[in-house]
Amino acid sequence: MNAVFKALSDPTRRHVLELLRERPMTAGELADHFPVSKPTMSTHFSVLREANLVDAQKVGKTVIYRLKLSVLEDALLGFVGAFSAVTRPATAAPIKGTMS
Amino acid sequence: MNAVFKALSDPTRRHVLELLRERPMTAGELADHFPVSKPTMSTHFSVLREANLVDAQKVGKTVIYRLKLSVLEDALLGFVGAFSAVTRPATAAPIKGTMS
DNA sequence: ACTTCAATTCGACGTTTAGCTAACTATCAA
DNA sequence: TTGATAGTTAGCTAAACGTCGAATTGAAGT
Repeated sequence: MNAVFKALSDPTRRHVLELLRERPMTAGELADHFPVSKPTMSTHFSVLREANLVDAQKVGKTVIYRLKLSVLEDALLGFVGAFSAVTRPATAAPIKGTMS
Repeated sequence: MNAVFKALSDPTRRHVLELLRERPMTAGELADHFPVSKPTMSTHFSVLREANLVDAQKVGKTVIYRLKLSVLEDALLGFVGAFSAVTRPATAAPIKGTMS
């Protein structure tokens, strides 16, 4: 879970997730939205992969990235949900024991 | 909002917020929960203050920290809420409509 | 005034991170 | 097989971060 928050601490990576919210996209397609080099984007992708926030599928010579929404939700809602009960929509977020 | 995610990217700071969820605490009281020096904790506090996640009130020679829950909620729910509509209870008092 | 206590600020140090270019791997088409 | 294209890896630099001990500020207590 630490990895999720670490991944979310960068604006570029959060923006990538927002783009992926609409539809899966290839690495290059994503990279075109940002004013940084492709290698830089590639390391951002790897951070997102290690946080398990996205799924990478290689198709031909491209890589398709998909958002893993449940992981995002579990982390953020699980965290904020522990603070205010207002926030939990009943079906989700079992209150987890510890986190550190 | 970037400041909020930056602040949340450190486990110590997240833990501070969790302690503050129960009740307001002084800086020293909070610091006693962690195996790091007081100056280190002080910088963590200042990051949380700048993210507007806590409020600091000086009382005598101590400083009382309080969680600002609404800021936490606005940032995290606002973000994750943009991804899945499931997650949004419309910010404040839903007057009539039973959510369904 | 002096001392003590709570907390922050100040330098300094080592680590991590975002960024780059260049080089590499892998896939597909001529 | 050669060339082009998509993406990642390698090696580097500069900035940011977390941590510390020492010094500093501010508010009692003596």
